[in-house]
Amino acid sequence: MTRPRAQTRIQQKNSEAILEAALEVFSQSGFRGATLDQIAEKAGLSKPNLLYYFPSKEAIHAALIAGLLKVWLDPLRELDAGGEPVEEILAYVRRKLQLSRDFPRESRLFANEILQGAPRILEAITGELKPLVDEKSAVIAKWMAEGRLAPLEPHHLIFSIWATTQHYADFDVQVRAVLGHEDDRHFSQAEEALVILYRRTLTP
Amino acid sequence: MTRPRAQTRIQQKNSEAILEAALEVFSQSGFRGATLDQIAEKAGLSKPNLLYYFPSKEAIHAALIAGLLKVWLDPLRELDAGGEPVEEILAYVRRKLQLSRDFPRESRLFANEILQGAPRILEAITGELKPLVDEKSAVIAKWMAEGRLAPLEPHHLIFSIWATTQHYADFDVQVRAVLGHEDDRHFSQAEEALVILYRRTLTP
DNA sequence: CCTTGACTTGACCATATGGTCAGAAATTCC
DNA sequence: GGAATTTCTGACCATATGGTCAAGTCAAGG
Repeated sequence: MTRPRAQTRIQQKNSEAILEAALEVFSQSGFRGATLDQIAEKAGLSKPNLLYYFPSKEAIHAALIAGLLKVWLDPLRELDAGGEPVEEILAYVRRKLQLSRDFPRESRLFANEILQGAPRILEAITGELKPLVDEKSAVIAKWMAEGRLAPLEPHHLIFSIWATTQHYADFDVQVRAVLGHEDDRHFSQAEEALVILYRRTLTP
Repeated sequence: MTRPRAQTRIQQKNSEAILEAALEVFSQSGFRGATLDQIAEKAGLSKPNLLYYFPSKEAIHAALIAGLLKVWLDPLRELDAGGEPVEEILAYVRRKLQLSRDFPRESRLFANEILQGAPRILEAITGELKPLVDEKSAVIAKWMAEGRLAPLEPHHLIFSIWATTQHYADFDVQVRAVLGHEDDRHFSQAEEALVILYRRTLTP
């Protein structure tokens, strides 16, 4: 009877190192493009040792995706039906942009997955994301019906928020190349622009 | 002296079939994820025969990318400094959305490339895209200075247009899953929503 | 110190993959 | 029809890759 004892410090440390390395590699190359050797090297472990902590490449990827979904949905969950409509939407935009700035690799991991047809997370999307979006869309539609927001199809409004904010993580290379920036200063410019854009669009 | 004679019908037909198949595969799996066997099968050719027409996997990808850039930049080129500002921008939005609807694979090929750090097209971006964006941004800034457009940092305006329109191609799976659509009807809804969004944002 | 169990690794395997090559089949040209 | 040229293919190769395994190392408890 090997009952699972609490994670040892070594387990904790190495699992973290693996997931950190895997995030780096998967987000840059996609699932098929990533190799265990790359991940192992970045994690500072041997390949067999990787496979001591995770049973397969799939499992590493699955662990990352699982941890990702919650973080990715939370900003929308926080949209408060009781708040002031325009400010609630703007706060959501800011939270999403924040994620792009602070967790660009997670954003790209997600983008890679969707781009490739979402084979590993389609059920999570229809099972979790869709209901949440429908719920919040109803809230937004109500605000619009009450005249507290200018009318705009709520689903497409949400899509546009996802698109404009995630763009700064997913297309980071392009954004930097076009702006000619090295640093992250464009994020505050982006926030300013997006806040103006959505305020004008949504103020009744 | 084998001087290159004009392409035969067979060459024409097979090269096209290969590029068509490669577009399908590269756009779905990225460069590293795609395999010559997949491309060969989709093109209805044997792998050695593929390599009779193109010297390497790289070359096939390069041929696709080269053909892509022009199509991708043209809609922005058409932005006319002599036109009516708001309508010019809206026409640009419509053209970009049109591309997402009609050439989603090309959009995803591009997205894959950028996501993975744009190793094969970064120079094209800084060499062609950036100057074009800077030029058109100047036009837009001028319109804003003249009071013919509401002010908004032009580069970020353009980013937002790219993001919102390409989203419908790149994140197609997610869009469909959230909306629950099978068909393409959401494209006309998207156009309506984006036109409203940018009209409100930009009308002085 | 020594046993126990967690941790680590070199060597290895089967398969996939990009690419080559000699020659066969088709096509074109005279 | 037959030579010349283009098109095509089976067999093959070197390397990369996900994964296994037996045996080793190491840390902690007794």
